[in-house]
Amino acid sequence: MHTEKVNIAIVDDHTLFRQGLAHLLTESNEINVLFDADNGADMIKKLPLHPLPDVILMDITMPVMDGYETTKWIKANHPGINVLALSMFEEDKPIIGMLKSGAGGYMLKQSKAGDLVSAIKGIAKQSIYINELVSGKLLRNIQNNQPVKNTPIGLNPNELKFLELCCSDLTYKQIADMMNLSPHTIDNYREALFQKFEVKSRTGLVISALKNELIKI
Amino acid sequence: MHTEKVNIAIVDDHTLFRQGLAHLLTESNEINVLFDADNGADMIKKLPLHPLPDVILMDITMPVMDGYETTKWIKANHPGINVLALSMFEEDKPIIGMLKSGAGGYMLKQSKAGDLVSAIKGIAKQSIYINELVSGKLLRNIQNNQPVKNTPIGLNPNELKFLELCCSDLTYKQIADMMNLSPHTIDNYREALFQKFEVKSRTGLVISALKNELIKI
DNA sequence: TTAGTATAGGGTAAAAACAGCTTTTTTTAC
DNA sequence: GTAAAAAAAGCTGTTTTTACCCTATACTAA
Repeated sequence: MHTEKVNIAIVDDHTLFRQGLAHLLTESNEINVLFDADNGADMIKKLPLHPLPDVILMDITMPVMDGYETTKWIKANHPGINVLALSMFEEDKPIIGMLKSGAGGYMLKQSKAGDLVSAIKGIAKQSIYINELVSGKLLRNIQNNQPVKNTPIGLNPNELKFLELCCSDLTYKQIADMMNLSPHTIDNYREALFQKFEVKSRTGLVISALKNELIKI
Repeated sequence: MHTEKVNIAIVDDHTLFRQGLAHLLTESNEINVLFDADNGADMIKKLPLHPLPDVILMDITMPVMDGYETTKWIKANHPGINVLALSMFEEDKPIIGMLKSGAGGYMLKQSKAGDLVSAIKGIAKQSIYINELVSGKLLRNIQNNQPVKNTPIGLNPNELKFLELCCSDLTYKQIADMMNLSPHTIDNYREALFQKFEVKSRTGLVISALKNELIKI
C-alpha cells in the first residue's frame, strides 16, 4: 500500500511543542512537515518559501496574530489549505470561533498522536474532523441551542483592551484612568462583556476569556 | 568524540507535547527517553519498569499529582535523579517552588530545543540550570530580597480548594456552601491568600494563582 | 429622518474587601 | 494526660468596589 504523504505546516508560539510535534508527525511516515511558524504573521512570511501545505495545524492564542485571524487570512488567500485548530481547552467558543473562521477541525493538545495523524489525513480530504474529546460538547451545543449559537464573540478593540486590563488587581476606576475613559463607559463595556460571556462577575469574565483563548496571561 | 547518552523521563499531562518532545530529544542523539508519564502518580508506577533515568523533565500543573509533590517524592526516594522543571510561565513562585521542591533547573516551554538539550546535559552533571529567559527574574529576586524569599506559598488543602472555587462565577457565599463552611471562615481564607499572593482583589488572586501554576482551568 | 453605537451620567443594592475579636479544635511540650 | 500554644473556624461590624438599573448626548450610517 502506498499513499501520498500529507504536507503540513505548524503554527504555534511554543517552540518546544511546535518542534516536538513536527518530529513526532514526521516519524509517522504519513505526514511531511514543510515548515513551522511562531505566529500568524511569521507564517504569512514563510508561506511563499515552501510548497503550499495541505493542512496547517493552528494554535489559537498567539502573540502578534492569533489563530482566528490567521485562519481567516488563509481561507481568504489560500482557500485550498485546510486548517486544523489545536487547543488546550475544550470550550464551546474557541471551537465554534475557529470553525467559523474557516478551520476544518479542532483537536485538543491532550490528544494522542495517532488521533492527530488521523485528523490530519481526514482533513486533508476536505472532511470535517472534530476530536472525539470535544465532539460531545459541540453536538450538545448544536442540538440544544439554535443553529450553533451565533456568538462569534465579536469584541471591539476597546472591549478587548478592557478585558486584558480586567485580568489584574486593578479596580474599574483604575482601568478607566488607564484607558482615558469615564468609569461609566467602562461599566458599559463590563456589562456588554458579561452578556456576551454569560457571566455574573468579573472573576467569571476573566476565567471565561482565558478558557476561550481570547486573552493569555 | 563519544559521550554516553543521557537517560531521561518526561512527566506532562499533554500527550502531544510529551510525545513530541520525546521524539525531538531522541533525534538529538544525545538524549535517550526511557519513558513518559501523564502525571506524578503515573510516573511512580512506571519508574520500576525501567532503568533509573538521569534526569526527569517535569511539568508543574498536572492532575492527580502535581510537579511540586512529584519532585519531592523523587528527591526523597531517588535523590540521584535530577529534575528539570518545564513550565509555560516565567513567574517567581513556580520557579522558586520547584527549586525548593528539589528541581535542579527550570525551563520555559517557549525555549529552543537546543537549549533544552544543553540544560538536560548540564543538569545530568549535577549542575544547576536556569533558563536564560528566567534567570534575570530569579536573580533579581535572590538579590533584592533575603535568601530567595521563604514563600513556598504553603497552602493548606482547604485554602487550595477555596482557590480553585474562586476561579469561577461563584460568590463567596456559594463557595462557603459548597465547602460546608461559614462565609466568615471563607473570608479568613480570602484574607490569608490575599496576603500570601500580595493582591487586593479576587481577580488579582485568580490571575496570580494561574501564573504561579497552583491551579489550572 | 431614523437607527445604531460609543460615550457619559445618576442612583441603588449586592458583593467584596478590610478590621477586630471570640470560640473551638488541634498540636506541641512538659 | 494535661496545659499552653497554635491553628482553624466563626462572628460583628464598616467601607469600598461591583453589579445592575435607566437615561442622555453626540456622532455615524443607512
